[in-house]
Amino acid sequence: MFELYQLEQLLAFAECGTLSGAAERLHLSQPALSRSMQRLEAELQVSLFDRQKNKIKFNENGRMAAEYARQVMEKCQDMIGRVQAFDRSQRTILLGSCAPAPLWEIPPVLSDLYPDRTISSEMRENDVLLQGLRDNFYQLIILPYPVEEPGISCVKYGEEHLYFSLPPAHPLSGSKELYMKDLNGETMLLRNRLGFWRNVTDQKMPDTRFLEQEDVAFEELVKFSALPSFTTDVVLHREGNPVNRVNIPILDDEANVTYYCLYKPHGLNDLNAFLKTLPTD
Amino acid sequence: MFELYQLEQLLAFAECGTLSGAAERLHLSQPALSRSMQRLEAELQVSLFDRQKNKIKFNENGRMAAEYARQVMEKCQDMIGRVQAFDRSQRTILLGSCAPAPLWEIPPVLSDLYPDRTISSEMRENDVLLQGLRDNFYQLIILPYPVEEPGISCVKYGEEHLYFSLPPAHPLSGSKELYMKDLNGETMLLRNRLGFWRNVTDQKMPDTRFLEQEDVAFEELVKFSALPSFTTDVVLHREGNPVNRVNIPILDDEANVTYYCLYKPHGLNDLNAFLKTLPTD
DNA sequence: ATGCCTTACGTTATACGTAATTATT
DNA sequence: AATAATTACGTATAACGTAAGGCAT
Repeated sequence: MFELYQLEQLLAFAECGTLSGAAERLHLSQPALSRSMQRLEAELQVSLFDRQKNKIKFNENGRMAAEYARQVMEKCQDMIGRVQAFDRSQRTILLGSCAPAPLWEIPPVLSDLYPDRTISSEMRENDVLLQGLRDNFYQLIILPYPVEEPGISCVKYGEEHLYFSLPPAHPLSGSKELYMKDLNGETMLLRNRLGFWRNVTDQKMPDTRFLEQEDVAFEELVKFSALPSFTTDVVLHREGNPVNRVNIPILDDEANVTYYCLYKPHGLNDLNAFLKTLPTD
Repeated sequence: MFELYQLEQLLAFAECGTLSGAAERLHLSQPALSRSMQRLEAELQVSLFDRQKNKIKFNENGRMAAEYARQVMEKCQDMIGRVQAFDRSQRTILLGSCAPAPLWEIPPVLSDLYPDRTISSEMRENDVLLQGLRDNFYQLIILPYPVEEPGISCVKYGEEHLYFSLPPAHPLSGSKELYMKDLNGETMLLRNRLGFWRNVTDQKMPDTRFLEQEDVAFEELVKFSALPSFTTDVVLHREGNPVNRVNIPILDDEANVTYYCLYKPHGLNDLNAFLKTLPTD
């Protein structure tokens, strides 16, 4: 049987058109390549080149062989990529989430439960997350809605409820509850990296001017500006109630989400220890 | 990059389950195989085996890698087969036929028309012929029925009609025409290597005892025995009418065939010169 | 004990580089 | 002359075999 290095050499020749050029690209001497191709021909029992005294080019067999060589090399590269990805997925847990809150809570739990694994996490669009789970890129994703799909399990993770965070001087600060449209058109402060929440605000409050801020700047501005902003029950529980702010529940359905935890039950990762930590309702 | 011999070794281990067994199958020493697999793991940067002190078996990575290795090797074998077939098809014409008669007539014509090519021919089952044509193993095949298939052309080649060849003393020797069932149950002489005709006789005359004979012996026996046998118009035209025999046409549809010539019009062989020699109806 | 895997070490096979040769532009 | 391919010959890399050691059944 021929060897892969010979197929690589064949492909180098296919691209260069001369043995000397291909040899240079391969960091190989010209005679070595010449002999290697002769061996390949002998191995295949087929001539691959038209040879004149100081000229060499593919014949039809050679062109065909090069095309197959390309496919074989591609398959080998695919093999390397997939086996390595598979190996990684066995020793790491990659968490994808549609929103920031789960990323505050889940990675510490996972690190605790799976101390011998690397825990990584990132925020992405819902559809990217779902496809990534299908492809075994993620081992665990959090979506703001349930998904029924063969091979994928879906359990409730938790809830998050959006509030307006208003300065006491705001005309609506005395409200018991509000709809998002009630503040549409005003200028609001917004954390950046809000995940899917950003889609909700854009959709329900299209006329609002959002001033996006980094986390630290956001907290400072909330403290010292009179601009309305958002908060959630999870944020309030985590960071406490900021001074000089009134938190008013938002009634829109989109502002009150249930997160779902999606994973492949037949994946190699045993996520049961983590799943047991979830609420059972 | 790893090499193909390592994938072969991986597959041998996959089948044997032990390094020593695989090494023996590969005609290789056990330590050599052990190191080779270590190199493969290092190359892939992934562990493929669970190792205990004197036990080794695949881990999940290994099983996956073996599956990909199988696919790669398969693709390489496919490459070899196709390149060799392509090479052959450029310098030879391989004719496959369902019956002997076309093999008497066609090869001389091809040799005449294509003096610089090697003409080979063989007789095979209909389905083998058709698959071989699809795979570019054959450049030209003869079947006893037409085939409509994309990429394959089909033109009428000729006809052949089966006769009973009876000794004058046979009770049915005065018949004008017969059906195959009329002689079912008797003992008959048969040439061997009849191709698809053998299927016809077995199917239509299941109770007949056929004494298969080599060509030479067959002709002798026809001359000197009183056993009925078969002949065809092509045979009669080729060999003349044997003495002391009466030839009676057989009326069954299966006994009167039209041969069709199948080939790939886009193949590299220019078979037009041959096709022009065929009848135009 | 016997079987199986690994490590160590010396050997061999084979792919490689250098040099020489020939032919083409 | 310069470029390109092949052949010849010596070299070096790397896979191999043998030997030795450890562990399990």
